[in-house]
Amino acid sequence: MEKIGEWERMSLIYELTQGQELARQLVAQLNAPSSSDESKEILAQKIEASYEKALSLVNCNATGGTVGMLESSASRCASPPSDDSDRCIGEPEASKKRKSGQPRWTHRVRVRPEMVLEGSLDDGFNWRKYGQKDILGSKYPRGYYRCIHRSVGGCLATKQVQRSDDDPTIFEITYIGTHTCSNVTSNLMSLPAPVTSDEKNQEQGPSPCMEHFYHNQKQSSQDLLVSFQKDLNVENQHLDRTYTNSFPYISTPSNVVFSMSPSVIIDNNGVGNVLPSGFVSPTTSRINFSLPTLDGVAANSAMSLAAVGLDFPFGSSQLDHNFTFDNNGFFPQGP
DNA sequence: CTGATTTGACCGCT
DNA sequence: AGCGGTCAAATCAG
Repeated sequence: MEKIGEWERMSLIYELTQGQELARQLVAQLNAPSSSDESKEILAQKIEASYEKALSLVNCNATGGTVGMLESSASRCASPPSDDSDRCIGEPEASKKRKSGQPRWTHRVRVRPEMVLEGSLDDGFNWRKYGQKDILGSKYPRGYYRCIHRSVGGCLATKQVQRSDDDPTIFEITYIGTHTCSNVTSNLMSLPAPVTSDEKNQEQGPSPCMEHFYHNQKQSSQDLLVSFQKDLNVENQHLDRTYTNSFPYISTPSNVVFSMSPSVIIDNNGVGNVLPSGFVSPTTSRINFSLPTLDGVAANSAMSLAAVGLDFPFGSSQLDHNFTFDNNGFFPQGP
């Protein structure tokens, strides 16, 4: 769908305007000898993040995202609950069939060694590994994970984690299907619930890209993030390329950078039925956003990454506490 | 002992 | 026919 929806347009304008304002602030600081290098760099990072968001918005649309994506995914993926037999527990027909009709999108995740060791990388869901397979043409095996609530809540969300051949620190995580377990997960507040096509049409909500964008947007106003980015600022000096961004899912004690970097893959083969209950329309206040903590379920994903071939032969004391996490729209909010 | 992971085998799709 | 996704028994870990 080539037409940019109102959501996207407003967001784009907002983001570009914010980038412009930040640029002005940066210029002002550059002219003010009293300002610290640190604050300048923070501003620069914010500007970069702002443009990344804007670019991601454009990319969402360019890849068939947003409105059109919602529609296509609605017709193909999000059948009404009553008709959703393949999402039910013990449904034999769904057992070994490929989920060709499921919404599917890929994130590239740069993980740094200590994040695996510390267990700080997580997307907020509880995953259980159910398989691993060597993939033709890939150096590293692909790990298969399903939502831990599959048996209890009938949640059929799965993800595949594969280490990149080119850059071993990058993992490509493909999410398949949406979580239907929001009401059975005690530690997750606003999980995206399955949305029928009708619901989507009524809500006019964002695509996953948009949803994540607004998550970023909401969080970007948080003071906590500012201080958080200060930490990042220091650590970025040790990194060749780490994108900082306003990301709502911050594991508070550790210095984790979640980002929507330009390298993000938005493999939206019909994505879009993710509509978190915590989503706030741009026409409404951008508050009501809570910072999650990922600690409760972090170890699971850490092991997930370790299981797909990430071996770090050095101690945590030598590790740099930073990594980037490219994400678009699948993450829930924590408690 | 219980729950999670591993791994070989099976099955569907291309 | 080959590949990818899933199952399920075996194994491991807490």
